[in-house]
Amino acid sequence: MPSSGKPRVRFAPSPTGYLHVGGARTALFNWLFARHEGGMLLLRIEDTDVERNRPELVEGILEGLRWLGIDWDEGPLFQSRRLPLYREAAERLLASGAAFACYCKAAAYSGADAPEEQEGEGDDEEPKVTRALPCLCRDLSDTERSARQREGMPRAIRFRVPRTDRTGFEDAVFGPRQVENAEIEDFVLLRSNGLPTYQLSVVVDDLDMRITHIIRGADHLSNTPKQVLIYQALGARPPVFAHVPLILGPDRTRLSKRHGATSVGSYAEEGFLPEAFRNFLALPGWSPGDDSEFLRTAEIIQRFSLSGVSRTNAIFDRPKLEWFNTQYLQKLPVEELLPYAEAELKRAGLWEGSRASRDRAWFRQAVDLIRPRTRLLGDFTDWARAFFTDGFGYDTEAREKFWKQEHLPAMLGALAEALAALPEWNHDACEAALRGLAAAEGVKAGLLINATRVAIVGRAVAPPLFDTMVVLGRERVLDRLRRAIPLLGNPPPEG
RNA sequence: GGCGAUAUCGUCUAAGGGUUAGGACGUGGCCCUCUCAAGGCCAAAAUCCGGGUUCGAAUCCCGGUAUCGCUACCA
Repeated sequence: MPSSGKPRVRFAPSPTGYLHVGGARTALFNWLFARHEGGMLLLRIEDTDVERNRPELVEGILEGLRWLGIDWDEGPLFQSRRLPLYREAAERLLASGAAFACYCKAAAYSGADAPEEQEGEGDDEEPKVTRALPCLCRDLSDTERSARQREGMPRAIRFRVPRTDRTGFEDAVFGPRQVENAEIEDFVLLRSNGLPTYQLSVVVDDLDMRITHIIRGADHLSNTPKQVLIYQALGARPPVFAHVPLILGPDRTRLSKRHGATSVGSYAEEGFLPEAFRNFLALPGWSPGDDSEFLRTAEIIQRFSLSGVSRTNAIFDRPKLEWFNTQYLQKLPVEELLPYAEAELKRAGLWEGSRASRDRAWFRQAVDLIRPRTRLLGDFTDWARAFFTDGFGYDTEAREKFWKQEHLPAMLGALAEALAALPEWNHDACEAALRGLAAAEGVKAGLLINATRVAIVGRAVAPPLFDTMVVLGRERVLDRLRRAIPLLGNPPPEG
């Protein structure tokens, strides 16, 4: 089969939950590989498990991918709409003798830590057989088989795994792998309800979609020999496998709801920047080979390679994610940040009618001033609220800490006058006015500065005062000073 | 239980026979300072254990242990 030489990879989530961190990382690696190589990324929805499948979750997964900036070139393709393909493949394997019909009762899975054996306690109530015993249907004679078929017994199709030899493949991350065929059970290809199992559908689709590299979680490593067996039985050459290590929770167990936020959607809501999240997500399990960590997406794409993928599971490191976010919040060109800040303000209802919405240059200036101390996007509407609206309150702790001095009302009144009289409104003029007043009153400038800050933005946590004054503008500063004076020294209202 | 993979500071990782085992997050301290951040400097912090090969092992080999994965008519 002639190939164009350009790799084709796929991300194949099953809609049994939201897009979680692990899946997102797998998707990201596929995407990075495809973009690095100039190849194609396909999106395939593996929805063959009617029991657990929830179609309404598909849109959420796509949304998560879009938020992450992971775009795909083909799909989404749904396995549930390709059922005849799998049946046909199963029939073909049956006909060639590579598979056999199995009439056994389907054994329900009893959970990962179901008791394996009983302790010989003497109770011989129906022993739970959880171990897959070798299936006798494998050796059914033709007459036995047709008898069962005549009876209309439900039938599954199992792969006839060779009893001898070994099956091997080369993993781009884990290296050469060999497994004794005797260790592999006669696994099911087609369930008695006619739906394919993962092992079958994944091979049929990867073949049909001409996938060249299968990049997926290392939890699939152990099952890969089964798939190699299917490829061989179908007369096909397996693609390149590249298994990537798993991301675990802080307790070293697989990441799950138990660990709090694990869906990428929750990180979007929390106010993480997609690119920061991407940068963070690229690093566990992959390294560019040197010490660089702050890597913009274009650079990650340029440097990504399967040879940089590690073989050890990594623990999800939330503090580092936050660090990445603060880095992006600070280092990105302001212009890139504006759309995010705007969306945030809209979300908080602070955008309409605001100066930010009318005056782009001012908005840029404000965002640039605020961003060094933002950690999440929500900070633009949280502590920085006063930059975008007059409707803000005064932080209780800030009042208690900085509004204690009894002469403050008089001094701030005097400050307002001095500021009003300034011929020009700029950083140095404001500073000179305030420091001059402090000197005249015989108080430390810091006292006035901190009190003024609380008065004009309601918070102790804010950018440097004189920069803040410039951005707010004289009118607002004076209004807010005058508004705050009556409140000074009064205890903050309870509740 | 069986089979497999993996093992470097608390976390993510670099070093792939010779380095004072490097960087980053986090932690502590100092500087800057107008609050809070950011930034700068400094510090504590690791080669899972035991054998072997070698002049020399984090690195190669063997054993143990731990962790994770698979062992489903889940994916």
